[in-house]
Amino acid sequence: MVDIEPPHGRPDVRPAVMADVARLAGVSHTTVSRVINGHPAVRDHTRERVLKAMESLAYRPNVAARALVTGRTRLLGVISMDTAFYGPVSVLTAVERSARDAGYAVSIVHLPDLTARALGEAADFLTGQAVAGIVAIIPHIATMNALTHVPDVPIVAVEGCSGTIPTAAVDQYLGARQAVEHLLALGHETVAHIAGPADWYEAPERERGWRDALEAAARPVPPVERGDWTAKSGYAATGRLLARPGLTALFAGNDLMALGALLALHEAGVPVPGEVSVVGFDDAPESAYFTPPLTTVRQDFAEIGRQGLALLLEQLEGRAPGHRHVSTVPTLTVRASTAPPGAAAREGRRA
Amino acid sequence: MVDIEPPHGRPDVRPAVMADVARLAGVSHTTVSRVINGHPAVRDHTRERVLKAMESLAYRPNVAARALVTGRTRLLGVISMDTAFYGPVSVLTAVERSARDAGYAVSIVHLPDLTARALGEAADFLTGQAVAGIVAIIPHIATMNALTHVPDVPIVAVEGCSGTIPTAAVDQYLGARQAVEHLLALGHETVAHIAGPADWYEAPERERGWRDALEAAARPVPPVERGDWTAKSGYAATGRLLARPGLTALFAGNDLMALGALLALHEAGVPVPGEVSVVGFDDAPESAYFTPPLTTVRQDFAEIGRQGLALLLEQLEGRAPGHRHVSTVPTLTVRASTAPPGAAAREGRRA
DNA sequence: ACATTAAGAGCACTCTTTATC
DNA sequence: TGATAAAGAGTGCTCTTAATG
Repeated sequence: MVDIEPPHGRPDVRPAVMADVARLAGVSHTTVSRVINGHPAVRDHTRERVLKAMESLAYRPNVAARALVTGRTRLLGVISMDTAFYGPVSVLTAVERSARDAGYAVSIVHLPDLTARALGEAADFLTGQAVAGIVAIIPHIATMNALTHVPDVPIVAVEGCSGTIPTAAVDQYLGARQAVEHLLALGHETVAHIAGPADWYEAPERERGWRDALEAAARPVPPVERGDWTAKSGYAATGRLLARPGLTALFAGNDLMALGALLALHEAGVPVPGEVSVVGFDDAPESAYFTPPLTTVRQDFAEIGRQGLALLLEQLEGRAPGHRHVSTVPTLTVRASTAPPGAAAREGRRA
Repeated sequence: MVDIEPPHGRPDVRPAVMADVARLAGVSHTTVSRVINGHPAVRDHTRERVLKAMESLAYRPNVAARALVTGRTRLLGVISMDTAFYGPVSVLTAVERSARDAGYAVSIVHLPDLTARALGEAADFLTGQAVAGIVAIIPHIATMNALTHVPDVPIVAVEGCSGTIPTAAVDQYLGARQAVEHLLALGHETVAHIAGPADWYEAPERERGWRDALEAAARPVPPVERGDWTAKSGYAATGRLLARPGLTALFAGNDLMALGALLALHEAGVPVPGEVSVVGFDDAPESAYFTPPLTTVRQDFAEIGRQGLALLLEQLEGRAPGHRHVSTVPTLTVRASTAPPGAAAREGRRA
């Protein structure tokens, strides 16, 4: 037996390969491969010897070799945006978790900006990595539309929209209606709305829900103020809203803009919910600790992340996707930022 | 010329391989390889023919084949936690961006819990993917220590700590001192502290900074209240703080706990900053829109993300890392939540 | 003839070695 | 001889085909 060793012998740390396992187990590399892939034509006794050999050599299959020969990887791509917003972040986490549970690794790319070019580059990068599929977490309409052109890789959208791509999302319209109906049920004559940017998927949907709820109750529909999802924009929009007469109820497009609204109202000496009620959208964890705690619409981001991944796996495994657009129902969480109109006056112990 | 085609001829979409390029360009596969890898021994004329062929075939090198033969991948692993906290999320984004700029893909794994086992599995998963290196974004001490045992892959920690692993982080101690010194300079006799969980890297550092600042000014050091970074815990801790006499200044371990504190103070009828001043830590984007806008310590998460990646690349490329622990200086951002003690009484127009 | 196992041909590249102008 | 190009072995695995008991 001739063992050629490196002359000044730190132990050879080259990772074990299949041939090493085969040699140690006294079988051919083919048999080792079969054991790894669960092929039935292996005697139990043999399988155990192989398993033991793999164990003792700490053998790990080489993913590159495997990918090369099979032409497939266990790698999924995720395209997300460059924001720390609660929603996309939660979705990403859920997608990654589900993917790994299904035995896939996740390669992530953040878009530097919301252009078709950036999206194209991201998709290119991922296909260059030979990803088996792509999950897009991009609730931006124009950017998302560019995704239609990505070739040869199954794609799903989460928290986004696209006529042609399978999608998992929360029913924004329904959430908005719930928010507005809650306010109307409290007795408010109408509800003002700070909408998100019109080119984001959620914004027009929420706006439509707001409008429909108002019209269904035959209430006046005030003009929309528009923000960009940030607290800053919510603050500014509320300033404009305050210049109008008769504001008693405000539906903000998301929790962050609601936060800005709360500050603007506070600075203007307007008690919430005493004189103005505020509702948000998202139910980020901190929204329960705003001053006052925010009534808001809860979206289950983790759930749509999981659903999106399931949709992708359906495509990857060739199962016919039953329904290509999955939608989740949001729930209204009532907290301290909403009350009947004029509550301040009636209570008489505020301001 | 015999072209064997699939019988009912949708065009063959098999991606082009190097041999196809070589054939089209009329050179050998070796030459194509050289062009791809920037080898000098290729005539300009030849190089151009090859480039043109690659272009017209939309050729993309096969990463698996490449990884197989070179034994290296352009893949980096990131281990993060399962939270939507602003800090880790921002770091992750910056790391990914920097990695991609350096030509690396990023595979991410979120820890389901903060145990050594979960960490081990995550690291295992990543080494199984043959990552070239790992970035750990885990500011949890015990978990992080388990990382020392990961074999054979260069590792760096960002926003974490470890005696043995190269680290990029913000100087927490300094930030805490700045916060407390700001409060003392305003005239507060002492400063209460809501610390983060003791097993997280940042918490003891901030606590130490707080204590040292107080002691350096010969002030009494009140007992610490402890939270878990959430707004909820900040709210609860502030409740306990309010039971003590003489609270005028509060240094919360992070912005979220400060948010909870703000709510607790508001509900207790304590004006901020009129009767109590509050300082946070992190400077998340929304903190500027708390009620009132929060004075806080700004950490440049993106910067430490970039630095962490740079540290990793140094290891990967064999450059001797000059300094293995990189530290960034945070800056105090003063907003409306801090004022001299007794400001409410002096101003006389509040509550 | 059947359940197991082995042999060997790729897979798409890189890189060393050899040939050519 | 030196610049440029080609040949060919090797990378670790899967899978089809052939051999074995």
